[in-house]
Amino acid sequence: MLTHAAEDYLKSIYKLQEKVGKVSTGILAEYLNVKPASATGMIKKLKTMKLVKHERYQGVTLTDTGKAIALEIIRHHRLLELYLFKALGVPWDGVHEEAEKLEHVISEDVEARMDEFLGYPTADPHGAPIPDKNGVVIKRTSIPMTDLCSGQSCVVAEVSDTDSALLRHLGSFNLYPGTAFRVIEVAPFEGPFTIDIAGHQVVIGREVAKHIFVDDVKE
Amino acid sequence: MLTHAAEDYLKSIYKLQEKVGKVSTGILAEYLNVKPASATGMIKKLKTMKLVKHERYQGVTLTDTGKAIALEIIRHHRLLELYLFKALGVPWDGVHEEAEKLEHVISEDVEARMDEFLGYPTADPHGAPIPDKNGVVIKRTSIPMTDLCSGQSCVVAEVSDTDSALLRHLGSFNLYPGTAFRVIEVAPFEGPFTIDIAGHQVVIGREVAKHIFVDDVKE
DNA sequence: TATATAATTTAGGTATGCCTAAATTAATTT
DNA sequence: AAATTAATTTAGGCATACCTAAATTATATA
Repeated sequence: MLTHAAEDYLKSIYKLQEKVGKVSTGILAEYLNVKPASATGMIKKLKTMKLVKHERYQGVTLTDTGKAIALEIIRHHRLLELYLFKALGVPWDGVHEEAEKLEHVISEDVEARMDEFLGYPTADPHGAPIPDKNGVVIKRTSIPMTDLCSGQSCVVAEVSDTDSALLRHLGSFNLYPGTAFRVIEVAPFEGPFTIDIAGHQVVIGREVAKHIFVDDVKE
Repeated sequence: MLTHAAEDYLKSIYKLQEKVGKVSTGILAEYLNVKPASATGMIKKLKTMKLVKHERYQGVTLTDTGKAIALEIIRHHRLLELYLFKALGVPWDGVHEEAEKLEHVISEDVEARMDEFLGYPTADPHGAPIPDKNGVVIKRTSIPMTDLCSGQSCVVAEVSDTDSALLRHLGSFNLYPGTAFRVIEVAPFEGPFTIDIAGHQVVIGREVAKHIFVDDVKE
């Protein structure tokens, strides 16, 4: 069986692969709040287990086995987040941290029961897709909010789940996945967005907008 | 913060103190499936943290702080067992193992939410008392089933939770906490018990009976 | 009381996973 | 192309928590 640390590495490699493409030792270390030397060590270990491919100075890639494990952990994490949110009423800015600990110890049996309770959901409380039991992920087509122009209408698809202060902030505006809004104005020179949510006018800073992904609503 | 291993030691010391009085290094090691030398090492560590009192060759005792932590972990464990059983339908012979992993990572917040969901219960699915938030445990007055004589009526109060084959066996007879039965016959020479449960006649071996605790029903 | 047995502790070793500092390799600048 | 800078790896160390084997201390028996 894998250690918690090894599982975290696989999960992080998967996520970084999605986000930035090539995963260097340095990027990985930074993401995990660990020194590059420590990442090198774990990468070597994962390589002997045939969970990653790695050539010196060329970055890491997951093998099929490694990817399957990464997706399994991500599934644990996101199902747990949704379960904590829906079944126990944990506020959405707290579920990430909680799930981070539980994802390594939850059994497949308990997970299956939560999945059933939730009605086999496909997205967590932040809108991130939940891989199914076979590791199949539904691809999102969302665009970053920063790509929007004045007048465009859209629906929140996903928000970054790691910063709980940000989540509380978004929650106060009702900016949950599924919420529709329209861009009233985009201030020039990388300025903030003024948007309309259910008749209320709200200003969203550019830094915040970077963490919001939306589905464009045609006409 | 304490390591999982340290928490397990404190919990085990508390349970053994209840069951056998004095807790020797050897008894503790055996209970934790660890060699005595390893127990010595951890005891020393817990002593420097002022969580246990210990004199060489004289056994271990919990300090007030140590006892409070032990009760907190036990509370986590038993609330989790009941939650898994009631909210997710995990069979009672599986909840112990599951809770054993979760008890070290569950937050006070999530625990409080489970507690509320369950209506502030006082016993887990095996009948063991759940300490309250302040570490107060309701003392049981149950007697071992092996103390019963022919003709006595009683109600199951608690059964040992560690052996899942035993629990499946008891479950097949409906021998859950709260179930009433009457002793029809006690076979001589340490023989089995024949009992009546809701009109059905069932034979319970002596070894099994040792793991069942009952409340005597007067009259 | 002396000796044998049992319990406990010490000593030394393993593996994980982190660290810092130094060495190496790659990439960028001039 | 040479030199500087940045990224990565190696080397050596620390803490946890386990192990076995040997030494010590306590207890029971003759």
